Amino acid sequence: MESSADSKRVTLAQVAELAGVSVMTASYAYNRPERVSDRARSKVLDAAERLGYAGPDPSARSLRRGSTRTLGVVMGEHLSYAFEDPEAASFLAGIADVCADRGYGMTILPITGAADDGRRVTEAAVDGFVVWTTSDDDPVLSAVRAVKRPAVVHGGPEVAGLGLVGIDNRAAARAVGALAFAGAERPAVVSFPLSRDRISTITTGIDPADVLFPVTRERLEGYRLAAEDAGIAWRDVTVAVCARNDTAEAERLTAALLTAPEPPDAIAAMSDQQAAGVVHAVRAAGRAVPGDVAVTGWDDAAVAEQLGLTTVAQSLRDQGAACARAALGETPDAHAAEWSLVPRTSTRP
Amino acid sequence: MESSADSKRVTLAQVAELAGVSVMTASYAYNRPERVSDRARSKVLDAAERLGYAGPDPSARSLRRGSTRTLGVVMGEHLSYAFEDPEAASFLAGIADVCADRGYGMTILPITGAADDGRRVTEAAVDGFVVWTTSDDDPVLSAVRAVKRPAVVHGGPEVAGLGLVGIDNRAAARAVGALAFAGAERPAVVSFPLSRDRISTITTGIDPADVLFPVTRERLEGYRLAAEDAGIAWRDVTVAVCARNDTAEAERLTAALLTAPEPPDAIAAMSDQQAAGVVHAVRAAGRAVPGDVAVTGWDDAAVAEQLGLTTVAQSLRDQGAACARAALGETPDAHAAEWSLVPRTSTRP
DNA sequence: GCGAAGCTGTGTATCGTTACACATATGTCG
DNA sequence: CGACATATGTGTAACGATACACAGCTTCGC
Repeated sequence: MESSADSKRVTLAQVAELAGVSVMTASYAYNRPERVSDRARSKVLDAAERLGYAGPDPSARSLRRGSTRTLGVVMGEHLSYAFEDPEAASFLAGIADVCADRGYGMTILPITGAADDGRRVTEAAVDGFVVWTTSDDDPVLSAVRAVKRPAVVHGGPEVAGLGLVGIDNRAAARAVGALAFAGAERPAVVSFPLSRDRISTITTGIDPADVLFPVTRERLEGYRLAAEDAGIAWRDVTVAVCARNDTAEAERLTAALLTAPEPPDAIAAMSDQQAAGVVHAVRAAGRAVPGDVAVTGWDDAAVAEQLGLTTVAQSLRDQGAACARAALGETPDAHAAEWSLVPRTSTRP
Repeated sequence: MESSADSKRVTLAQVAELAGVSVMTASYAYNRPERVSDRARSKVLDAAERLGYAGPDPSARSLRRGSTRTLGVVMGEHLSYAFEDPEAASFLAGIADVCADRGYGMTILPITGAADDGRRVTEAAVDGFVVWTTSDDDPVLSAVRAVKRPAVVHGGPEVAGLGLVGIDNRAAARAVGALAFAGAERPAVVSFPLSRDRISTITTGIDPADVLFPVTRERLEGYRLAAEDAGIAWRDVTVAVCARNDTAEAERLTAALLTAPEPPDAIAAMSDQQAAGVVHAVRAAGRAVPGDVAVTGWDDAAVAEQLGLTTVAQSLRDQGAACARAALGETPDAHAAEWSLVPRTSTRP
């Protein structure tokens, strides 16, 4: 109890002194126990106990070792919604699995869309980054590239020097779109936001190439191909853009779509959450799925099975894990993930 | 381009040298731009650009500054489920809000239930901790206390030296239990796990005091009081223990409850997810809510409104934020959060 | 015209730890 | 019994950055 009164941080040197050994012996007692005798180790541990030493300081250790044993995760301006979006949550869970297994921490970076986001990336004490799908022009991407640490982007965009993990969204959209639009005359699409301002609108004639979010862009392109495959001109396809990936928002916009003089008879959404909103709106309007309106979702979430949604299955959890492994340098940093079509009862046979 | 070829980390000293200024001027250029002349700052920034300097090293900075500007979050053995539990997700979102606002990072610690969890806490480069509800005997708690940094526990247990944020679970359970059990003859409870082994069972006569998870314990105590208030002996109340906070699990156990010779006519759950499972099971058994079985949930999640669940409203998001503020030392570290009763149609009027 | 006050720039010490190389003691083997 | 491997302990020098205190120079009021 002697010198434990001063509230300043206790250092390894003080522990070593009290234990009557050198600093290195004390350090080894923590980091390579087999390197010191049992007797010395217990002297050190006793002294540490007496002084209330909390163990080697993590910052000092990281500095000296050159590694923080922590992975950074960038969720885009999304941050506070990230935890509410089930797909994002699965993705995070996949990263968490890998980090937990390797003993790595997982730092979620406080990105808010403000100007100092770049600083937040630069200042993060992490060994590598995983970036959740964002827009082509997201300034955070250049910040991530600038720090020159291993980094992997999920979904896109593709950035020179950074890894990329994701599925072939265009091919998957074309495939699920084929089921959605089969036999339809007036297909529609319920889409994620097209630009960073994230506004909800209903339009036609969008050029997918103009869309800044690569995942959304590729899916729109796939839906366009699917429409054309079904003999329908893309300019005749209505696109309802949802500000958020959200059941309520999709329901609201679908209700609006259905009031049109020639309402859609097939709606391809970009997530199962959205598709659930679409189904609710269709039914609320007194129409049947798929009789009056065929509906497709994306992700094969729990709600898809409940509602019998035809959807695209992909494991965001596996993809999160793949991103983490790549950002840790364990695997190559480019990775095409698997997807598959899950036909259910929300589309016509 | 001269010396940028070597792949070793570029240091501030090298930047300063190339810029022809002192190291401190270079440091100020990054940290206190107003402290140096524009000319000097741009010389430094140019030199940094040329050398590919990624900015001051975060570990070195943390060491020198004595602060990491990062908050640690401990989710218990829960980790990989944490992101799938909507309540936990709201809580995390609340922490994220505060961290983002303050420019703090948020490190999720890789706790797995294994023996080295304590080390993970000790080695985390964070300024403070927020601990998500855990059991009285969770060894992580002593590790958190041992590091002597500000820490707040959400829900419980109460640990000397650590802050505590949460609602009065016992009072809330007694209140919502009163609605659930009003006029009932054979009430039942659908509960969270009672011990760390997390097994699903159906039993009676549990002594709430034996339960290791404080939140679960207090809610059970509240339900017991509610049952006794309604003139029913606690030993007659069946308790279905769910291994996980999960709709499917609650549905499965409720289905089992309903096959009993004298099935329950009122079921109080511990979350809206569970209550949703209860409602599904009741309806699947061809019985009515609340006519045949009254049901209550907890948390006032979106599903509660959809199903008309009587529930306890609390904002996990606000509580997460409160924990973060306390762990950052901005507010006192004990905090009784608000809750309120939300009567809906799943209980008898 | 002169002291006070502000603006910029600089050296040095230090944050707490671990890598490395070396010193000493102990054990092993022909 | 000498040589050589194996265990254990130690001192010193980084790791990369920032706090602090001070020095030179400009500006300003009176």
